Amino acid sequence: MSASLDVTLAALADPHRRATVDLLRQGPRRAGELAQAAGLSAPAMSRHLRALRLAGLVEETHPPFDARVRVYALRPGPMAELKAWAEAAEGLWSDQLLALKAHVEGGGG
Amino acid sequence: MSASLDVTLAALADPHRRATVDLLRQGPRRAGELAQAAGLSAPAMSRHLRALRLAGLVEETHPPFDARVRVYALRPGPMAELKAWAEAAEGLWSDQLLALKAHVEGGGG
DNA sequence: CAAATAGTTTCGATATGCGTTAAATATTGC
DNA sequence: GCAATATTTAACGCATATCGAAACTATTTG
Repeated sequence: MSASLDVTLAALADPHRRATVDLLRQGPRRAGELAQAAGLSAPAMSRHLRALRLAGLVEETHPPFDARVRVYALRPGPMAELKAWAEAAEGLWSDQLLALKAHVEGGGG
Repeated sequence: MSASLDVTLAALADPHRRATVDLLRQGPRRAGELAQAAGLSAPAMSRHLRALRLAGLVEETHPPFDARVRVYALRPGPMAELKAWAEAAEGLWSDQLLALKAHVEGGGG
């Protein structure tokens, strides 16, 4: 039972946050760029980015040429865990079908 | 932009639903069994199962020996899509690092 | 130091989700 | 037909998330 997976999924559950993650796949972006690209106000995007950061999905860096700017980039960890979780389900489907057959015919247990 | 992915993620965002999916990995179960195993009341589990079903993550079957019982089993489609989505992020991390470097040093765009 | 810029945090309002209790539906068994 | 079983649906209250607007922090620029 992975608590961090719950955090990851909760963070990705919001469509705007998932869209933001998709945007970040093309490369790191500034907060303002993300807000504009996602059609969100700056505060809204800021809150979403915070949620993603708390979930460990993105990280924030300050570019050296302007410390006001915040650049966000994806972090691999949580996504890898999510992938592994989703992956683990695969390869079980054939077993599932057999088990379903047995369960339905046998009466469960 | 995959709307179905949003539905999948929203469905999996709830800890109880994710736990239910984890339970179903071991094989199909009756609604009552799932409720008991997850420590939820029957109505609560019923609504979670509905959410999972609407997301296409589980399917419902009636065993022939008792039509009152509903057996739930995992469905592969949405999970596969989720896996593919999470997978697509991987293999981009090295590029991400390069892009971050370029972005930070170059001034962005 | 004042003005402008980038972004975040707070505040108030609305909306959505979850759980429990009670009622309803469908089905089984006597 | 009537009581019991398996599960869902409905109604209510509570907690939480989200948004926009306004205020705030930090930093750059003149």
